[in-house]
Amino acid sequence: MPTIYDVAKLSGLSKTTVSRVINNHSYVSEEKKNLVLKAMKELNYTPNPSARKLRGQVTTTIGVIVPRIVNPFFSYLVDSIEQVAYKNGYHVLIFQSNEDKEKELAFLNLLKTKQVDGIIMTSIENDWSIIEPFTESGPILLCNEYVNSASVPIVRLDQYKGAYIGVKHLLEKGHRKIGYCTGGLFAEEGKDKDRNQGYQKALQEAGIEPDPKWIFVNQHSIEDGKQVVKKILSMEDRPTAIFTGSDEIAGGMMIEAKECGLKIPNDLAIIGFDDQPLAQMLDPKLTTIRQPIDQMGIKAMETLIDMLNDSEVKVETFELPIELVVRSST
Amino acid sequence: MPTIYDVAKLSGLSKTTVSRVINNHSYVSEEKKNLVLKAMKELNYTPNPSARKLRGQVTTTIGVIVPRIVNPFFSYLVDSIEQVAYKNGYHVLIFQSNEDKEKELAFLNLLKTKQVDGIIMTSIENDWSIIEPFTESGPILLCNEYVNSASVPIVRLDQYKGAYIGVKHLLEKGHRKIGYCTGGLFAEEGKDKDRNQGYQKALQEAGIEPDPKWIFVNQHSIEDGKQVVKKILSMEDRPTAIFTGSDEIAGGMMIEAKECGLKIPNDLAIIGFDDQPLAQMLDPKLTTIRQPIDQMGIKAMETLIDMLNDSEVKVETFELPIELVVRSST
DNA sequence: ATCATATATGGTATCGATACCATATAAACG
DNA sequence: CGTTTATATGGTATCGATACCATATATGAT
Repeated sequence: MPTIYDVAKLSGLSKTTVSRVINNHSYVSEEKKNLVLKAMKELNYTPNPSARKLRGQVTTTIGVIVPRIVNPFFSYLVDSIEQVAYKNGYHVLIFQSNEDKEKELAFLNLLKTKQVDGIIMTSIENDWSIIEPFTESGPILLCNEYVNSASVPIVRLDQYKGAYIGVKHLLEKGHRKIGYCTGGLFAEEGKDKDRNQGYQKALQEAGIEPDPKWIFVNQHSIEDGKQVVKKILSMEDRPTAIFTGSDEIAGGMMIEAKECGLKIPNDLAIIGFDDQPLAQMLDPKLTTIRQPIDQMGIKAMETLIDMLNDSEVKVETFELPIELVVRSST
Repeated sequence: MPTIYDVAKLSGLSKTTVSRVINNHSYVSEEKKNLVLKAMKELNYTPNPSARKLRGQVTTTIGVIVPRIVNPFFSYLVDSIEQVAYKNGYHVLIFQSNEDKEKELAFLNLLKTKQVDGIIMTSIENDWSIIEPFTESGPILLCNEYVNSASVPIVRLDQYKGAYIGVKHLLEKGHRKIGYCTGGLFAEEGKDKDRNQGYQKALQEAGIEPDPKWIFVNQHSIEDGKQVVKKILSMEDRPTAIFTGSDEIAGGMMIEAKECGLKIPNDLAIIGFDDQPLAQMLDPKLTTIRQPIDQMGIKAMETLIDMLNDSEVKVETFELPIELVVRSST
């Protein structure tokens, strides 16, 4: 592995000059510059990132923390972040927190040790008070998930509205018994809390009191969706429609519902959340809340780059539009 | 950010002794060891990985190259690799090559510069002759995709068998006109080549000559699947069954087929490949070839760890079982 | 008691790159 | 034409950690 010294020797110049060429500094003659470039090419030289990082340089690497990459929502989000990053010369390190506090902290530590220039968090496991100190080591940005107490830029969607328009749609379809599948009902703040409020608000406006027995907490997977349908079927008094927290839960519900001979949407109307590719492959096609994942990723990465270039980016919250996509499951 | 020097100062010992404690070297008294540990804790000290890497230490980081993380096949594969890695104290860096030769090389360069200890490649863009030199810088392992000329361990599935049993199944169902959607038909070697041979072999055994007009090359996405159905519908002489290269193509075909009033499997039988969660959510549920993604990821990471610990791992190919999952689309 | 060996600790060079200071030449100005 | 200013290049300390050598003490063997 050639080093900067080898390049210097081959080109007959000093390490310093070579370094200048690498970093595009001023005051290097065309002639010498070409000599250096030629030598670099000949040796197939790449600067050692560890050495650069150690020296306190930018790493041109940013980290993205996701709970689970197998969740399509997050893989799409990462993808769009990565596209923007690559265009701007940044590498992306993807971390799975697996919803583990320790793992999350391990990753944040990379910021402290200058392994990454900045971090985009798409989920938050630890209390903000624990995460906050890391912002001293480099920019952190929240994307998708958020906390009110956070003192960093946030790129997010209007989750309140998402739930509100979804439930509203069900009400307009004539439903009065509307169930709800959510990730966390008792969240103090953030995504789930806002969704819960949207759900409740829509019902309240229609003069309906949410029925606790139709509210299912901690639902995430396809399997969870199946279980929910089983629970519903075992009830005397059943909901006629369900608003869910993701297309996957909705998909799981559909499988089980059809298995049990329920007709969708007649016996049970279902709304998803995300508008993943899956949504149009289900039968009937899934009515869902479209989250502009791409835009969110793009905005997040662009903002992070701004933060890296100019440390004086305003701490603000960017809220992107969210919309209802009506298909055949409602 | 505290350094090893700060720890040394606080504990009243030398950097050397602190380093010994960090790396669990022999010849450190319990007493001093505790002093150091206490100081490390007090300062919330983490060794700087850049400095360690620069010094030529192990990085306890491995890289995984995937073509696209939004492809569920790869996100599941990465997930299982990551689980094993984390259990063994390794970090995983995920790279998207986006099927770009340059990007792939950029990532392989991280091996040369000792940013990662080893690399798992789940796809290959460049010629092996170009990749081969990188093996001198650290272990590389192929997982999923493969080339015959490769001189490294390979963890793969019997793709030939996968296609063979799929087509065989269609033949048993009485189909004689069997189409084929593949990624790359003209592949010199590797996954697609083997699948193609499996397809042809099954047909040949049944005395059927593959019909070129029913073979669709370069198919990958849901959208591709839709297009294939459109093409089929425009034909005078149509296939009655299609073997596809992924559940997504199959899903896309189903959407369009239903859209056009085709009944599945009666008017058109479809087989997927992968057995993703999606497969059971389609209606009718998708008959598909199950790839043991988890096992493949686990085996790959375990083997890579062996290579890292003991440089004398045999260069061999691990072939994992693949099976047909019959559902309702055939 | 003497010398070899095991245990315990510290000092310094080094990994590869860049920042900063020093210096040399060329151009610009009054 | 002398002096300032822009351009061009090199030398050396430094980032944080570890390897290696040196040294000091404790332990054991003869």
